[in-house]
Amino acid sequence: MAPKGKTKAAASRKKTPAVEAPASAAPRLTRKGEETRERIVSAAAGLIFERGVAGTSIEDVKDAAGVSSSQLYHYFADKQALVHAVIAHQSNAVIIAQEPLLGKLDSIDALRAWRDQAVAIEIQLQCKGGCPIGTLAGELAEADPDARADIAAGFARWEEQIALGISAMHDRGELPADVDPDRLALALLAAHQGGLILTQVRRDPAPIEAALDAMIDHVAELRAAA
Amino acid sequence: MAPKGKTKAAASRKKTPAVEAPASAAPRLTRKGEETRERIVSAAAGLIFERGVAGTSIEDVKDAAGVSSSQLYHYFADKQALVHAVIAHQSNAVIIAQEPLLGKLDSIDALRAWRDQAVAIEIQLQCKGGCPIGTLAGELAEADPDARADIAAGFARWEEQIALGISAMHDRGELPADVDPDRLALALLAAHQGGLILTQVRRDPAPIEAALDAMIDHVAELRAAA
DNA sequence: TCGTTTCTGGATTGTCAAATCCAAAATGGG
DNA sequence: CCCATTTTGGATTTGACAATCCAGAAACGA
Repeated sequence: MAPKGKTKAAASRKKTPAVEAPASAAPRLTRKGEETRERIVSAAAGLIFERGVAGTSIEDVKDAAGVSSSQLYHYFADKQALVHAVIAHQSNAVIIAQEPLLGKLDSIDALRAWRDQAVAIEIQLQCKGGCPIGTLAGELAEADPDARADIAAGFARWEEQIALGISAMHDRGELPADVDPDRLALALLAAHQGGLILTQVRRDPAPIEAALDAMIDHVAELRAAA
Repeated sequence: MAPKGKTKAAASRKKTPAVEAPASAAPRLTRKGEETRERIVSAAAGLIFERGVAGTSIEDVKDAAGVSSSQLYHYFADKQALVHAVIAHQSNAVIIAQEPLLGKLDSIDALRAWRDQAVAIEIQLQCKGGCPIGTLAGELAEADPDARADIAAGFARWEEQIALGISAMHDRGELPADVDPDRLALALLAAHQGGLILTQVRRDPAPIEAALDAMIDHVAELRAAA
């Protein structure tokens, strides 16, 4: 009934490659081209964050980035390709936004500070927008298989960062030997995501606070039991 | 255009009204009309579940439900109105799908059974689709304020059902007096949602398992400490 | 039964956004 | 400095899809 932690030795730390390079053809870009491309992706990311993929037209992106049709289609085959670029962009942005805490979640205090940061961000955004990748997930997971895979990769990188700290605690013997650090990290990420969705729809920071507090309390309890 | 009738149920356990009745004008429906309307909503809900709102055209819905344009627009003012009906429909469906467990989560065993059910459902769906309301949240929260409110109401009903069981445990003295049952219920719902999103993008039941297991373990620890 | 309301068929319209195209300007390597 | 390559402008095409309209059939209440 109680499928408790699996004793799956936290062997080597797996490495997820930072998705950024377009695997296919290489239309080498000039410095100027690079800038234009980046401007387009940034504008698209911003608009999509506040209006969703379906709610932002190519024309909106063109206007916001100050580029013409031919420019946009010079850098991206179609809207889908642009969306893929936005996924990669936001996957990086999410990680960066949590620095320098994210990679060092190896104590209860660090986890609490991380929680506080997440809550502060939501309050600053007035609980609007939700998670930059989480919302993309909801919108694209079933509509675009490639996008789903990219988003999964983005989450994997995030999860990995969290697992870094939890594993450190585990290695130090601060957590019971039979708890799986990766699994615990996954649960923390899930609590974060779920809390974020609920605060987004409720426009209220309480859910993410409650979710992260509960999950971190759980980690603290495990630590006390070690 | 003024939906009135606020019933102040100020009892200890707040009651969220089951959103179903169209608040505005009442174009009374015949038995046949009721059936047609229901057929449209069901078809739309199914398509939206597997393809998203943006990925589902009115024509798709017409074909799936076997109705004509005039039928569809006879029952719904526009696509947005249909989507609102789908939100109400799915809010009910989600609750029903978790019966008879959902309202009686007043023990660790009950919580574990609920977790097992959630996992079983995901496996059966091959981890596709995610949460019927959660995905709508991601897609509509920023695009449609009214939809956001409706989705929040759907989540509120869900949360309330969970809180019923947790509060029962609390009232029985099985949980420490200083824990807030509603807050704990919120955390459980968040874990469920977050786990579901990750399960959906990864096409892997592990996240929802890890998230719910961790959160339920937390409840068990609180119970042991009471 | 009759008259009113509700329900249905299906062609049509209008809008908007994605994507294409033809050149023209800038850029950079050799 | 020259030429291939990259970058840009912007009008245009194409297509999809939401929404409307005009009847006409069925159901309902009295």
